Amino acid sequence: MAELLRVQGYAATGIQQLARTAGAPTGSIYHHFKGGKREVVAAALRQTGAVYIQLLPLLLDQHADLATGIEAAFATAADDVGHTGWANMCPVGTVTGEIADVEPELREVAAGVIASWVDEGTRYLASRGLSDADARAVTYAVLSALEGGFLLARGQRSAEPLLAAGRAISTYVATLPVTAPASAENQST
Amino acid sequence: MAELLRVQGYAATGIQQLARTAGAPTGSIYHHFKGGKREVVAAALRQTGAVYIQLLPLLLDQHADLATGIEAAFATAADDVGHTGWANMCPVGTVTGEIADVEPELREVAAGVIASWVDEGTRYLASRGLSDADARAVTYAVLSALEGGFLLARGQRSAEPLLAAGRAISTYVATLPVTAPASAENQST
DNA sequence: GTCTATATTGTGATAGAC
DNA sequence: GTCTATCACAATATAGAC
Repeated sequence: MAELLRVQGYAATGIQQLARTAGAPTGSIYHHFKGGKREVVAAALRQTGAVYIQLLPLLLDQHADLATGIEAAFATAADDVGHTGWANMCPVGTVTGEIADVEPELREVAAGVIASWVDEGTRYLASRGLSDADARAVTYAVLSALEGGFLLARGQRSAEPLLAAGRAISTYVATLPVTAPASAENQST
Repeated sequence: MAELLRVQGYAATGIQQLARTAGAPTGSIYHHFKGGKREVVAAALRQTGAVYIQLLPLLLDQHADLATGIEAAFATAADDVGHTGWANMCPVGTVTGEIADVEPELREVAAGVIASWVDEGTRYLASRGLSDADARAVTYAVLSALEGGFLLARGQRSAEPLLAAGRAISTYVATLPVTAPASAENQST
């Protein structure tokens, strides 16, 4: 479901299409998800949230310098978007834009997922030496630039927006003070 | 139509709802827009593109320093989003996310609108003293952060993402070299 | 050109046989 | 619990009277 959602969005993805893709009849879906389409989408969003949250340390731990790590992460995202035919990378972003003012329950689910990303990102960046306030601001800036970059990249069929956004955020992060030395590899202490 | 699109998105906005809102019957719409819903949406996107492109100099000319001007523009956008009950501010962003992989013709229209924004933004920022390459990169970064900030702000019902994104881009711009003195008010030369 | 009524298709959701 | 057939409704789009 998350696969379909991130490419087609909420309204364009039907339960019957999901059933065909998954090889299960529509009745079974309604048996397991009594809330119907909304509940299926909510589950997909929550699952995506839990998966994507693990990417953060995976991408950034390998770079001693936070700023270069962030720019590299955006470059990786840009590569992925290009190699998958400019399909969206984040169902949460696609769905949020579509339903934020129309489906209150789903909006709350999406908000919860994003809030968990913000919390986790803030914690991680603080462990890399940023102040708590800076860590939270950077997390929001990264998520904004990333989701917006995905949007523009899909529309323009170009990696340029994501690369430009990555360089901007990276340069911003490089100006922030860090408490630990820049070469710190032990962000767990 | 642009009004409805930016709040509800493409799929959730029906031609009959547009007819009710506009006070005109559905038949008239199909008489003037023979391409149906797609053509109406395309016209709305193009019109929005032409209107929003005028906001750029309006917002930034009043600040002698480019970086503070950009941060102020994001703050203004954040205020607007909050005062309108977290409705989206940009139909182009909402629609692009929804149809980029599903409606090729509309995707091209949206891409054209965004491309015109990039061209105009690049020209303007170059006239404010940035190199051509920097001007283009900053324009893409601003648009990415702005669209992503709108998305997160709507989802979280908070101005925080937009403000954080604005500060990030502003700080980035402040690090770039400018050819003219920072207090230049004549960006037309 | 403007508007009404309708054709047609596809949707989410359900009832009920296995 | 799994699957088939179907209901009820809303969507886009059109035909045709004024």
